[in-house]
Amino acid sequence: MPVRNAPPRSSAAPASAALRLDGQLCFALYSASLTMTKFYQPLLRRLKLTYPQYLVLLVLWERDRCTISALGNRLFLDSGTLTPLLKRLELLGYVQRKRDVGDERRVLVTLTPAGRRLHDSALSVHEKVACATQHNASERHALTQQLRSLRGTLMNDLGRAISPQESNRPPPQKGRAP
Amino acid sequence: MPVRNAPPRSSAAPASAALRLDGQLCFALYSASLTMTKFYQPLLRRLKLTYPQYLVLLVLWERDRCTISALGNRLFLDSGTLTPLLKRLELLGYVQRKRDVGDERRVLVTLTPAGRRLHDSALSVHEKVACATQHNASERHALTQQLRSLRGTLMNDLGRAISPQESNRPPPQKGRAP
DNA sequence: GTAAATTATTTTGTGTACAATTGAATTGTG
DNA sequence: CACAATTCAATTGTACACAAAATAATTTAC
Repeated sequence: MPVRNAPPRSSAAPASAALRLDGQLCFALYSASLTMTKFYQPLLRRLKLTYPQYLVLLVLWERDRCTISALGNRLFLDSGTLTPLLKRLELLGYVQRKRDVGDERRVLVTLTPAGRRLHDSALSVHEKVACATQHNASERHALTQQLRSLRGTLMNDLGRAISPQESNRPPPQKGRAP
Repeated sequence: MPVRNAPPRSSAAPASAALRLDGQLCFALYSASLTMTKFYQPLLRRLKLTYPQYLVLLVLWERDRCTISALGNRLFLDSGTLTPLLKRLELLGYVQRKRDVGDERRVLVTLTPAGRRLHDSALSVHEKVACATQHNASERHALTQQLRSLRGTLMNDLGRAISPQESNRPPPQKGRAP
């Protein structure tokens, strides 16, 4: 018996209240995120950047010379996403990719002078977006923290919440098996 | 003069505080949304659904027999996204697509019995996610409303915030030109 | 010291997202 | 009624996003 108080539904069935689209946190999140990306798009177009490329540059402006997996850890993206994205950023002349001489498995990503110069333009993009949200700094900060906390909670549960009988694959193991 | 109080930066430049990744609302939104989608993925896998396909079904469970543009208005997705997605949902046997006999431009999307039957499984997926967020109903509702409000604000500004000298294209016109 | 396990990246394949274009059907206007 | 403008969906092309497999380099075990 999955749900107690589902109202009886006719064949022209209205959904149960729990599944109403406009009440769903997941959809509010999803649609707000896509809208935010769409908002950035025309502002980043002049810099020839996509929104995920802009995020990579945010990381590099904080700490230049990252490996691809370091970028992935910071951005929660995997190498299958980053590898082609970084090739395009390199083609644009904003970063350089070079194998680490000390460990040939790694690829070091470094800003070019052109990539560094984008930083100031990015500041004005950021200001336009911050202004458009019509939040003051503390509202913005509070919402940011709530989202970071939600992300952390979900991430913690990611292997845990899926019980073995519901998944055909073993849950991702971080530690070694004994 | 884009920003007054940017600290002086050396060539091994740390980014200005305003651009720090972890303080950015946009990134908190983006990464939380991707994490949410990843959380749904193993739960939806048993129903053979992707997350955006699940959203389409949420709409249809509320109101069956939608046109593609009606789905797009509800989900903020365009026909270029929905057309192939709906073809896959039809191939799975969850919906039927049929030209409207009264207006041959429209395509009516209807749930099949199999699509209707997914509703109850979706309820249990929803409960697992709601539980995993570790929010009570009012926290979840408050965050949902904040995100809906942010989405609305950004959407309102989407044509407006881009002044003519910053964009090469005319802003999207809703109303007719005089 | 080498085989096995691990780590880092790339590749392949599927499925979104969306801009821009196309094409077909309908509506509005004179 | 004609025909321009609009609407709706599909198509094309680019760029994510990620699972899974492949590849290559390094580390661990023995």
